[in-house]
Amino acid sequence: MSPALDMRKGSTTVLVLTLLAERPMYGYQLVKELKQRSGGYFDLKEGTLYPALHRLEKDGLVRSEWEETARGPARKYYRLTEKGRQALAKSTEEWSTFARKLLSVLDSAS
Amino acid sequence: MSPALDMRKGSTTVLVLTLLAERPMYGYQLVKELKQRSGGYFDLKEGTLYPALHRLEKDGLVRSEWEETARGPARKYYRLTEKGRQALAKSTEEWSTFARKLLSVLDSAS
DNA sequence: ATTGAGTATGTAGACATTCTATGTACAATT
DNA sequence: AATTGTACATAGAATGTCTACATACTCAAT
Repeated sequence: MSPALDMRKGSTTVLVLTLLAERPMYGYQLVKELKQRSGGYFDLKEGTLYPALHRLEKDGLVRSEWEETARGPARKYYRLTEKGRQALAKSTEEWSTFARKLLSVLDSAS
Repeated sequence: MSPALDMRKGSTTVLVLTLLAERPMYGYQLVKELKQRSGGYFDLKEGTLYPALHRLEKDGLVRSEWEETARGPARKYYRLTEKGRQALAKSTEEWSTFARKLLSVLDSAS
């Protein structure tokens, strides 16, 4: 597996929670939003996103609600719970720490 | 799995290559060195490190050589190959890009 | 009318990496 | 004699991601 794929493991959760902290979104929207904001870099696949969302819901970090649309398929909106908000805060801090620690080792070997 | 564990996936390779770029080291030394440099943060397990080293050798990024010791078990020293040096450069750049992209999304949702 | 692209959610199976746990073996310390 | 430290190694389970597929509706072009 390429490093580029490897390193994204585990980032899905924090990315999704971050977007949902802004406002409720549905799955397909999360994919588009993430791709657009990262200039095409983050390109979540269905097989990654939907299991991740179900996992988050099962863990109580988000809750979902179906909404009918004027046309086209119905959308399942995901909304951050209080527990999810706390998890996001913790997760963001952990990623920040990880990034700093990683860079400190990478830099130490100039 | 906790985020803290998740996010380390994939970082093992670049960390090991980074240390080996400095000088040849043996497995047990890599564990100690990494732990010490990161203030205890990175704590590689044998079940993670040794398969990773074998993988790297199989891919031609490192090569190994046994060295006897005055006392205690022999050590298998790992040395970066030219291919490994190129892989490290690429990997470092990819991790840097990843970190920047991730932060850009996390920040966009202030 | 039919095809294809876009919207929208979802599952199944394969794969890679990590973890825990265990094993071997010798040296030094208590 | 038992424990801790050094040093390498593997087996099995858990997890997350990917590719590929499935369903179903809308709209535009042929």
